[in-house]
Amino acid sequence: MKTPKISEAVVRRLPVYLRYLHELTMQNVQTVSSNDLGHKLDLNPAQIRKDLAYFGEFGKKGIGYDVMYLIEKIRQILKLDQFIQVALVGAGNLGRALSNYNAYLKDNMKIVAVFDSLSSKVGEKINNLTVQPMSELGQTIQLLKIRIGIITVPAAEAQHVANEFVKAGIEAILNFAPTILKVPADVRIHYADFTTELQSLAFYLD
Amino acid sequence: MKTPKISEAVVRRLPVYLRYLHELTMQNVQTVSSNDLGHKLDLNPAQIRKDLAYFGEFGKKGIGYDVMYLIEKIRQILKLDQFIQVALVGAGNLGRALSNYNAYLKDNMKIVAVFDSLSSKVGEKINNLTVQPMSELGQTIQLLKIRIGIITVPAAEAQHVANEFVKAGIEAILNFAPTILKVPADVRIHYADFTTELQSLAFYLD
DNA sequence: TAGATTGTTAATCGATTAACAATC
DNA sequence: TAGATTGTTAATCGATTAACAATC
Repeated sequence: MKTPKISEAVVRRLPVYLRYLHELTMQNVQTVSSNDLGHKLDLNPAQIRKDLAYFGEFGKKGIGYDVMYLIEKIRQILKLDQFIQVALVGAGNLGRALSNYNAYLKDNMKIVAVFDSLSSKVGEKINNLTVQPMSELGQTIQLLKIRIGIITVPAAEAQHVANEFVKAGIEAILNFAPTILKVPADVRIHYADFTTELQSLAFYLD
Repeated sequence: MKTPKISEAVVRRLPVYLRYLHELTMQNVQTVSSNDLGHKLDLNPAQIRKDLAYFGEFGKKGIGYDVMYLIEKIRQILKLDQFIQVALVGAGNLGRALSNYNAYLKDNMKIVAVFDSLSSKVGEKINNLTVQPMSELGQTIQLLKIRIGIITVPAAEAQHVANEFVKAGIEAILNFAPTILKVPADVRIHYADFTTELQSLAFYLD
C-alpha cells in the first residue's frame, strides 16, 4: 500500500520537485499547481500529479498543492526526515570537492567520514573532517551509523571499495568511478560518471 | 537512415560500451559477444545488439564483435573521432576537480578554457589553464571552437551562465548546478547534480 | 455558482526482452 | 558440419500523456 511499485524515474524526479518547492518557500509562495511545476521543471503536469499520487493525496482539487505540506511529504518519502550519514572514499580532487558540498546537503544528509588508501592522504583535513585509513572503514561506518557510501577513487580500485562498503553494511552507493560495479541486489547503486556524461553529450553535436 | 530516431537511453549506454571495450583492448581481447558485454555491464544482450544495430551491422554472426572495430564505430557515432573542445564556468572546488579530469577524457575531449565571474579567481592557474573573466567567454569560445559548456557555479548564477553559453553559440551544456535551466531547443542540456543523486538514493534505504 | 485543479482511468507511446532465421 | 551468435521481428512490459469526473 505504502509504495505499490515505484519506478526509478519517479524517484529521480522527487528531489527535483523538492528543490523547487524550497525555492518557492523562499519566495513566500504558499500554493503551487501541477501546471506551475510542470512549466518550471519542463515536465508534463499529469506526470507530476501521477508521481505524487503514488504516495498519497497531497493536493486540493481546484487549489493545488500547499508548498510547505508537499515539502514535508516528499521529505518523508525520500526518508530525508531523518539524519542520513554518508561516507566518502577517495580524497582526491573530486572527493574533496564533494566533501565541501555538505553545506548544500542541508541538515538531513551529511558526509561524516572520508577515507583514502594512500597513507600520504590519511590525516589530511577536509573542512572539519580528517581523512582516515581504509582499515578504519568498517568500525567507523558502524559507529557513526553510516548508510550511504560515495566512491571517488580511480576505476581500478572502485570494486574493492564497493566490497568494503558492502562488508561494512552500507545500504546504498553513489559511484563516481568510471566502471560498473558488482554488488548484492539489496545494495542500491547509482552511477555518476562525468566522462560518460560528456561523451553522451557529444552525440548531440551537429 | 543514419540515425532513425535514437533514444537518450541508447545514447547513454554507448559510452559505457566504449569504456569497457577499451578495457578489453588492454587485456588483448579481440572479440566480444553481446552476451559477454551483457554480463559485464548488467545489461540484456538483446538490448546491446539492438543498440548497436541502430547504427549499422558491426558484428559477425556466430563470432561476435571485433573489439577494435566496435570501438572505432562507437567513437564515430559519438563524434569522438574528432577533437571536441569544452569550456567550464565556475572555478570553485568542483570546477577545479573536473578540470583535472582532462587526463581521463583522453585525446578526443578536452577542457580548454575555464571562466569565473569573481575577479579574485581570475588569473588563477588550474593545471595549464588560467581562469579567465566572463567578459572573455564569447571571444574564447569562438576562437577555440568550443562546442560544449560545463556549468559549476551556484544555482543562482547558472541560468545567467547558460544564457552566455547560448549567446556564444555553445551546442551542448552539462549543468552541475542544482537547478533546471531554460535553453533553446537546439541546445542540448544534461544535468549532473550530486545532491539530487544522493537524495534519490536515500529513497532506497530500508 | 463558475473556474480551477486534483486524482485517476484509459489511451498512447516508447523501451526492453524474447525468439529465431540467417549465417559465420 | 555443428555450435555460436548476430540482426531483427514480434511480444511484452512500463512509462508518459490525455481526458475527465470529482470537488474545492
